[in-house]
Amino acid sequence: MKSNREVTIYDVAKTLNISPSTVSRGLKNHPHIKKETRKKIQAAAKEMGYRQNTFASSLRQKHTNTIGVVVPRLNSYFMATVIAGIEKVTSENGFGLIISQSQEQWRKEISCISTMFNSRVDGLLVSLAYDTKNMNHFDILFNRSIPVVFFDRVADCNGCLSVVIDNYKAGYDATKHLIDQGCRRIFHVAGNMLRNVYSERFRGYKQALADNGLASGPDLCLVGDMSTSSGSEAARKIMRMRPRPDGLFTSNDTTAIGAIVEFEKAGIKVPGDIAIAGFNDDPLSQVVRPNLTTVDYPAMEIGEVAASSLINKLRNSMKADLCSIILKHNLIVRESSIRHDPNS
Amino acid sequence: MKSNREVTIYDVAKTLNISPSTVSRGLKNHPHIKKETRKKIQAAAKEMGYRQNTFASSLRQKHTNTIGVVVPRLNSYFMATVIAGIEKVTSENGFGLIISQSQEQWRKEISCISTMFNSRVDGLLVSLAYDTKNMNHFDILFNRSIPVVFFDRVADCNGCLSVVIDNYKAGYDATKHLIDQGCRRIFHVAGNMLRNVYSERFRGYKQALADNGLASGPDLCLVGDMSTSSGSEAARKIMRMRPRPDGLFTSNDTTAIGAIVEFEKAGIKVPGDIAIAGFNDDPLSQVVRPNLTTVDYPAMEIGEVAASSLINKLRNSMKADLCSIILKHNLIVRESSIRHDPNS
DNA sequence: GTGAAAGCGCTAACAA
DNA sequence: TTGTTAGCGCTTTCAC
Repeated sequence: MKSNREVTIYDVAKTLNISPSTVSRGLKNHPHIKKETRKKIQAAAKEMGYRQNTFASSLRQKHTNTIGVVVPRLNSYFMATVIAGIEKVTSENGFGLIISQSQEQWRKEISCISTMFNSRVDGLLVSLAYDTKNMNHFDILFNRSIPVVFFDRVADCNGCLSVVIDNYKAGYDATKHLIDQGCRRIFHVAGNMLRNVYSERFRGYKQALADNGLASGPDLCLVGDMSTSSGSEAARKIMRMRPRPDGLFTSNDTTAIGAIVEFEKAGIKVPGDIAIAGFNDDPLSQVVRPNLTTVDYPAMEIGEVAASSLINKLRNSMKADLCSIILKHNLIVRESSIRHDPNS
Repeated sequence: MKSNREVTIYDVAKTLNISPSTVSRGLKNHPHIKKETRKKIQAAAKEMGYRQNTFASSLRQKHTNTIGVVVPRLNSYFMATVIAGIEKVTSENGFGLIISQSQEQWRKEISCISTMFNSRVDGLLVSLAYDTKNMNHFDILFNRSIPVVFFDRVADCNGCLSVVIDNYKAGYDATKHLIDQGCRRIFHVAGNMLRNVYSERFRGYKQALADNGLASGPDLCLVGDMSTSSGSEAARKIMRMRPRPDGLFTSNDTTAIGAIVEFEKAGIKVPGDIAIAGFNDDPLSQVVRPNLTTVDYPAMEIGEVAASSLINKLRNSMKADLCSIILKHNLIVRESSIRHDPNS
């Protein structure tokens, strides 16, 4: 429509025969400007095809209205849903979003954080990579008081906010449910114990066993990479054990499904021979046979809460001082774990 | 470490007793600057904790090194994987990424595009919303020659590049496969015919039937929203039909799975009573029973190719003139469609 | 091979 | 309530 040249506040000012600063204020609904003038300015700006130059504005104001997101991987159902939640909140609040993935690698995470720093994001939402061992790469942010909110895979550090569920209790709940179904020897597949999500679920698992006078121990647990294949590996290990475990709790659904498939191949019945519970409520869990008992992880909400907490921090100039937000989880019981108590 | 103030090229210049312009050039490895001086500049910059201010730079250069992405939804396995591919390529090439979702709505898409325009992305990657009826909202971009690359859900327009698979042929292949398995009455579940992906697959389906002397027609087709429930709806419709169809081709996996579940409830055997093929190779397809025959859609590659084509366009100052890139698809035959030919 | 200087478009302190 | 002015940090033309 218009020409190729950008319209600036100077152009608008000239047309209206007022000063650029008045235009600038009018556009932002600055209360010092007469209502009438504001209306006039906004109408003219629209008419002339003005769009604000965010760079000039960022350069001047020294903030960018941009939030960075660093996640281990984008292509999981859980993470995609979290991001959807984040996007919803940030876009409603006029923030831009820069997203990058650490590919589950500490090294790559370091470079993501530094890229984010260099793009001068106002704040950062982070879920840690699988093998991140220390948090030194966040220092560049902390040194400049750039707020960071962690979610899901979090770490205690420097007064950062964390958005999580109570993984300990969720692990406890899932295990307790298996016990209630009559399981007496429950195997656990965990992820890297460096990550809160896995260590906490593991802790919950052990506590539930202890509270019910059941055995735990290294032979009843396998630390894997949370892939389908670590599920089948666990299944093969379980099938070699005597007495064979009669319950399995895995720290995600993918792993549980890997195990289910492997058991089925070998003719082991789920839940008859072994009851299984996973974690995350991935859509897969409602498709696999038998349907998988799992823990509902409120992904969308986590994204929304993390984003709005960060925005809050930004708006209240970082004086918020809560340190963690815990969302509600929910055990979803499906066929894979329902069976009669053999003792009853 | 350092103080809270940002280090600028002026600071570097002062320390080195040279001019800011030399520093600017030295930092960019400008050939006019002596190698020695360049080394010195870069060392000092690093030492002093300099980071370039991209706003000042963007303001000056009038481009942003940022690419916008507008997709219907983030939280599907397919889309998340595409985005992962995009992110990979853009980050390798030093571009930032701004992502937003149209929630499958034309109205929201319009506002996404305008937001992207206002954030002055250098270029845009787009997959259209379910119900987008015209492309007028892209005119603001075309008017300023901001390049747009469409992928997956594409539209012919204004010499934009499209990255797709041959949906016609893929639809043909899937249908032909069902025919080869002995199906003689094949039902199809399609999406909105406005979208190339659905209309092309439908066209392929019809052609395969025609080429084999089989009937098609409105009673053999249902247009749905590609959700699980449009799958079950289709299944219920099929079960009421006499003679009952013996084959089903759906335009995505979710729908196919909805149908499988419904058939199972009703005691209809898959593939015995009806052979089924889906589309996308969603992870679900390897978990559902029976495993789902589907078309492998190279999501990661689509993302990578779309992103690198856009970057190319940007770098060659938009003089590239190809108009569509077609990636290879692949029929993956699994249990849900394998059966003996009843005529043999 | 290097420097001086202007200006990208906006905002905010200060003045009126 | 509005205007004047300086300057955010960088790039780039022109001059040397």
